[in-house]
Amino acid sequence: MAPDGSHHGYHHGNLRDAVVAGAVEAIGRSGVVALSLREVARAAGVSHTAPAHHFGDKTGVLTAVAAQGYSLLADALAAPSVRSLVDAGVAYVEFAVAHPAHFDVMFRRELLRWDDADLLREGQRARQALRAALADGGPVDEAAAWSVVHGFATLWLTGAIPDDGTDLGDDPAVAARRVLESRFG
Amino acid sequence: MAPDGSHHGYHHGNLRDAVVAGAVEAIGRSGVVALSLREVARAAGVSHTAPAHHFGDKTGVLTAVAAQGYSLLADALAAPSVRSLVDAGVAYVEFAVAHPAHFDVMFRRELLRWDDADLLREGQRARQALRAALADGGPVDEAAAWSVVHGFATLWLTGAIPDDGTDLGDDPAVAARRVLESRFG
DNA sequence: GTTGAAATCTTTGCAGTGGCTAGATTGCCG
DNA sequence: CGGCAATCTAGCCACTGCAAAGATTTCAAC
Repeated sequence: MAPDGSHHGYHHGNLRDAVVAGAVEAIGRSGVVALSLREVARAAGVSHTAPAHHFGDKTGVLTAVAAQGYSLLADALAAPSVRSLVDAGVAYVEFAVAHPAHFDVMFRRELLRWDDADLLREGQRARQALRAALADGGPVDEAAAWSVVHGFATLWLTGAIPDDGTDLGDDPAVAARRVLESRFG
Repeated sequence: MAPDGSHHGYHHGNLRDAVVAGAVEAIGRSGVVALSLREVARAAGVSHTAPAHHFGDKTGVLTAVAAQGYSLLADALAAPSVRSLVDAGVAYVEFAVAHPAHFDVMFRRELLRWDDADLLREGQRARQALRAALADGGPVDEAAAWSVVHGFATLWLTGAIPDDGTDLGDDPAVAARRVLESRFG
């Protein structure tokens, strides 16, 4: 890396972060299906094989994206402002809406490499944070709470919920809180 | 088409259904991301351009799959055995588990052509059936019920719910009924 | 410093893909 | 029987992911 922080020639210096960020951006723009490693490479200013070389293959890149997503989710759920089950649910929805590309990749198991150390670690961290925030009762309550927030986030992201005439406003966090309080308040 | 029902040469006879069925099979085996029209064409015994030619392009094929999915869902929700909100929720989950490829494509908006007549019609039919079955109260209750079943189905399909130690058994319909009755019984 | 090895990134080549254009084959209806 | 539209095919192009081999830089040992 040059003294001014730029990069040129060999040894990009921060190729890993650049590729992950580029992939997240591209996925957010056109979806996972249309993701092209060569396009990401062009945006990052590296050769077209650099991403696959660094992460093994395309699955490796998506695994890194998912691991970063689980890390962000774990942090969001463990924030001090989260003080109740409803708070945790709202935080879950807010995470999904703020990071749709991560959220999409995280739950597409066939695209990920689940023997990856980072993904396993961050995934478990998020799982524990979620369980700690949601588990008031038994496994049924936990499944119910997780299902509501996950389903609400998914339906909101696809545009299914706000578009069908149900008057829930345009703020997903507010709408999610209303929904959660109606059943878990 | 030959008298014995086989097909050869030009004029397959039922290319549309063959392609849709082949696409559903391929998606169920390897996911939407890995779907290849050429692979589907080979399985159907037609030329590699036949699917795209008949449906316009790849999006057209996926749109046909989604339309078929909404049709199946609408039928499932309108079945006479569905007599309560909980029944409808269980039917929703059963549909998702029985037709995972359809379910996946149906809610990936960026892969579909929403100006397609079939998709619009079947989509609205499913939406109305769902609303009729779920709407006991206001929009908040409807969003809550839909979110639970959709989230539960999604999490079950990705393997997130039965794998995390929550003892809900191995039958998604039974587990879904327990979850639904805990909040909507 | 010099040097050798390891880490990092690039170049090249290949099989596979989606979509476009033009062409071949068939059923149909007068 | 003849033409015509519908249906499917063939060939082509740009693009993709990946493997193998090469080029460049860093870095530690001496």
